[in-house]
Amino acid sequence: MSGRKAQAARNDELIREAARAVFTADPGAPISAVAEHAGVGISALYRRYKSKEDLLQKLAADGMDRYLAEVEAALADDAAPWAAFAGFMRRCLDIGAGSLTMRLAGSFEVTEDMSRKGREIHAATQRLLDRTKEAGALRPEIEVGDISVLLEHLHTIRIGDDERMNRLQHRYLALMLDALHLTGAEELPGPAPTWQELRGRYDG
Amino acid sequence: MSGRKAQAARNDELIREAARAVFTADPGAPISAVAEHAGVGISALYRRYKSKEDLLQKLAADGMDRYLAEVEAALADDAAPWAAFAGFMRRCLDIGAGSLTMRLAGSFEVTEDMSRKGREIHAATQRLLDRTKEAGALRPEIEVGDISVLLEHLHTIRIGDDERMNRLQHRYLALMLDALHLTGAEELPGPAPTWQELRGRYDG
DNA sequence: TGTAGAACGGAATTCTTCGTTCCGCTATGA
DNA sequence: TCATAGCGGAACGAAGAATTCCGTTCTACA
Repeated sequence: MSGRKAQAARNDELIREAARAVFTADPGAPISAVAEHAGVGISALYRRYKSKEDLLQKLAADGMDRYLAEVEAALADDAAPWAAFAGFMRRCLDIGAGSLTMRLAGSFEVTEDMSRKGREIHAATQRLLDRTKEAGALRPEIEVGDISVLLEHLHTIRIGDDERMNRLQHRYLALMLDALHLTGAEELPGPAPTWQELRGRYDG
Repeated sequence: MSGRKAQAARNDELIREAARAVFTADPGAPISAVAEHAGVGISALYRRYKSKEDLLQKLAADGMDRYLAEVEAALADDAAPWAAFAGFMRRCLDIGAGSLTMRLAGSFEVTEDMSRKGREIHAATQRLLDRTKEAGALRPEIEVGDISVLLEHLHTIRIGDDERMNRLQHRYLALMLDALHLTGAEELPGPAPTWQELRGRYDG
């Protein structure tokens, strides 16, 4: 497996990876930054995606798939509810799932397919939360919208190089997990964000 | 108190307030957004500030003053360490203190005066944390850098209108406070962000 | 070995956005 | 009545970004 075909296949991956990294860091980044980060020229990008919007759409759809896969993996692990949930959150942090789509909101047209996937994601996450709550391991007031918001904002922590950044994100996730695990604590102020509120940002 | 002078004085305040809100929401916002949010024209802005950089500098300096005032108020309240600390965090959230300066980092030249204030802020926050830890009310691993990062990121939660946003920010602050108050919990991963790391972002 | 063409790097082009300036207009207060 | 401070917003120019274009390189196959 070598030659131009292999190089191209490798570039496919390189570009997707770079796009994920760059747009997670800065949703408004120029497309040239993606090319640079991937170590390729701009035309390598335009050969694969019709436009920036096209790239963002595919990236967002991909992010939703990754996230859904994680939720389902967590649901499949029915031994220790809390451990499964905590592991799910940590994995989401590492693979950048659960935030990209949201942060990109507004910069591309939402397809019917994505709306459908969004509903699936919501339902699956709901199941995961319910199960964890039933095991008495999660604050009952926590809702799906909370998870979105938390993941999204953990991803916005950007200090130092990639490795340092990841460690810091895990530091604050650990803090949040401690708080989420506290079932006997005082009630939280304000209702959780609703599905409408989160989706509202797509249309704005 | 009416007439042109009064109108101008009112605009002074309107513009400062709008600038704070707009740049807290988006540090890269155009200056026209500030004018619009304040309900004034662009020239009302340029009559008061020489340039965008000038406005940002004054805003950042003002933000540092507000923050320092809050820390000192918390230190002055020496009855209940934890309540003082929690109240301090909540007030910072409401007045937008502790994050603006950081988020604006890199978009203007840092004056010697600001550096000095930065050191004061660090020292005062350190005292507040130490005191709260000594009372056994705060995780010992929490450092000044953590507070900066937490406040900064709580401010980036932007959903719904201003009032709704504020409630949600308080919801997640409450969660974080529960975690910070947990003195017996497992150790956090990764060291806290250092002063250098945070300041590093000024130099770009 | 010669050659068609896929894949690419990056300069050139075009479009957008933003900071700043400029030009009347209005209301105040002498 | 008039000079003018204060203002709204269009106009201008620079910076930056998306997209296109062209010359080059490398592969595969004759």
